[in-house]
Amino acid sequence: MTIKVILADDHQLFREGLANLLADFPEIEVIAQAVNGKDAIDKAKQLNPDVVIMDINMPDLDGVEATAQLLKEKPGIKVIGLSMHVDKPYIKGMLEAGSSGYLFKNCSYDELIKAIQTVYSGKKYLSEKITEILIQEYLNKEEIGPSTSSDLTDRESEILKLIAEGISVSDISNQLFVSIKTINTHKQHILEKLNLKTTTDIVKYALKKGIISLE
Amino acid sequence: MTIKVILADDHQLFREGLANLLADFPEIEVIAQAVNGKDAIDKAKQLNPDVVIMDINMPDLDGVEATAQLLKEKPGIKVIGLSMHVDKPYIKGMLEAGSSGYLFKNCSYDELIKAIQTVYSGKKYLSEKITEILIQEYLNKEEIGPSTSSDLTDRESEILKLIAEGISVSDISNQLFVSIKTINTHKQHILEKLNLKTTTDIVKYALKKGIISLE
DNA sequence: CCCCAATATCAGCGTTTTGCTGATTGACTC
DNA sequence: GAGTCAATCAGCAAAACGCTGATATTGGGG
Repeated sequence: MTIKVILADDHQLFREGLANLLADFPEIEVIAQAVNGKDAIDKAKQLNPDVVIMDINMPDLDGVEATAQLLKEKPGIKVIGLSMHVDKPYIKGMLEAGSSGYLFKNCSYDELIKAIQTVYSGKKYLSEKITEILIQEYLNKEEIGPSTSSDLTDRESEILKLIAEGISVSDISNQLFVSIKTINTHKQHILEKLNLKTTTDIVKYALKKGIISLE
Repeated sequence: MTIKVILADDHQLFREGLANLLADFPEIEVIAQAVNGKDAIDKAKQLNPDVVIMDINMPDLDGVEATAQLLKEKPGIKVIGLSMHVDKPYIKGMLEAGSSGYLFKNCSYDELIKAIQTVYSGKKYLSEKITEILIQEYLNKEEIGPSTSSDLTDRESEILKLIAEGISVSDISNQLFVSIKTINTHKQHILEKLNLKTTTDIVKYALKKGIISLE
């Protein structure tokens, strides 16, 4: 009884490498490879794999959307998300979409095998780092008093996004019908809370967190 | 007689997959793996490989810088650059640094093998796409009249990078021992040439082109 | 019910950065 | 040697930044 796996990643070299690694493990069989989210959905619907290993950053249809659409039609399939960095919004997105696991690309081969086996048995598998992040988030929400939480208010998040998009402070103030001074204060609070120094840092932060994207 | 190869990439899963792929090929032996540019230089100096497969986007020391430093000390080593997307500045940087080849991560296993063998024999190897780009660039340079080229001068590129890294104009002027006014003028020229409007745009441009990276 | 803490709003004031125009010097080209 | 380009600097007004402090509103907990 082998575990049937589909690999979805837009980089052929990565896919081939992974497939080759998994080929050494008789319990796991890679039945197909997909080059983007759309392809992954098509092949999964057709081939009924047990597990789909889904890269997050893919052209055409990203991993989060693909996972959501796939699980809507085939809720029995287990999906493991794979990404390069710690992107909270992506992680949250994948978990909300119903993925059974999440790993980083700098995890080990052994961890990947373990993750596949774990989700196949119906359990969830998260990498160490993700678990830490979830705990952190959980604790932050429970914390009382002057917490060390770096969470922004709704308004601050809104302004963070606008700043990161490159809109000037005065334009933001016009857009939101408040004074320039107000936007400035919010911006300062954002910088403090996130431990940043410059507007440039805000842009990079937003990109890292997936709040905005290039192009 | 095997070809000794060092793999440098910050993602363990990718490295392991690639190593496993190459292990199937008796003529090639992966003698070490490196997790960043610094690591790659250290291991290459120590182990004297024939070929280094160098990812471009790495923490600590990126592939371009690592290649330049490595080849300064060990000019006999062949370096193959590996990147995800078509980033002209990276490609140019790697070629200037003296790399013997350049591939994309969505190339095939066969192409990688061919590239390793080719550079080992002392020749250059570029993927199809890169070749096309080089031809394109070559043709553009031959164009007469008001060319559409938006190339920056060396000084402008230098300042572009510093700005994108988040260094303030006055700090840059101190760092380069010129007046604030000068940096300002350069910045304006950069904005004009690249058809951008704000500092934020510069950061995004630099990220898109791979001149800087997050984290 | 009142107070506290958090949030969102705005002001003052000095420094820094932008935006725009223009000027000088050196280097390389034709 | 005239022309172009790169790199350097200046002036000046408008905008943005950095820091401190103030006011209004809201939503619990004592």
